[in-house]
Amino acid sequence: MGLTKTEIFTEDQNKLAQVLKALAHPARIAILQHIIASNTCICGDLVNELGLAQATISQHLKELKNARLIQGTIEGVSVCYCIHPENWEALKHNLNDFLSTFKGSTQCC
Amino acid sequence: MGLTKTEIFTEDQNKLAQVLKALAHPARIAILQHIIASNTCICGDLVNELGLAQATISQHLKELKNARLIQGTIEGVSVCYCIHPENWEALKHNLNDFLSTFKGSTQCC
DNA sequence: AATATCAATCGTAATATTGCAATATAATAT
DNA sequence: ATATTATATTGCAATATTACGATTGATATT
Repeated sequence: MGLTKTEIFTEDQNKLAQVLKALAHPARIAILQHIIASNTCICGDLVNELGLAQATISQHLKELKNARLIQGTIEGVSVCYCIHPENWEALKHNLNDFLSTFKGSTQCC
Repeated sequence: MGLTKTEIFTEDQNKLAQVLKALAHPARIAILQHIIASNTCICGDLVNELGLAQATISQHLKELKNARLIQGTIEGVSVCYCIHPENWEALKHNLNDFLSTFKGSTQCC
């Protein structure tokens, strides 16, 4: 198979998993950190910073865009990326809600 | 290729990506939610709850164990799973630190 | 107009993931 | 001892992901 059975899970579970999948790669974490660190939009110097080919970076950026974690606007010949503020906040809250449902009080196992 | 170039990233980036990968599947999110909801340890009623085969659940549990998000102890004939409290807290803090480095103030793009 | 530059896309190879049936293993019960 | 129950492992097929060279498309620059 190799195909996730999305139909047996809730929409929330599927959505959270999808965003986390976009985050779950060191290159994409590095890209996001880089975008955040240079607090203005970052144009495509990512290829120089990370040790990956231009095609690969472009692909990772696409996935981050699909997950709506970043947005890009064309700036002349290059493209300008930045965090999607609303969706970033939403993820932060969703994740915190999920992780906070566990109250580590009861001793078990 | 198909092989992540871990050597060009920091250890923190690789580790965070790895834990997120373990979280990034709806079945594993559902499993974690189920373990958390029944605040005692949960034994293998997961197979009945989710609509996945026993082998598949077992595999997902293994990945969550590898990521050290859960721990299991043998309880007679069955196994008892629960959240790994320290690592869960650690993930919560790591993720929050990462997500909070973005201060959504400056308008861009 | 010709050329340079930047980023997206296509095509491809290598590897990873997902899911399950079948089988194996381990502990208890009879 | 043997059967039963619960979980793990193996092996496999289908699909997804990662990475990159080559190409394409779009905008500047000359």
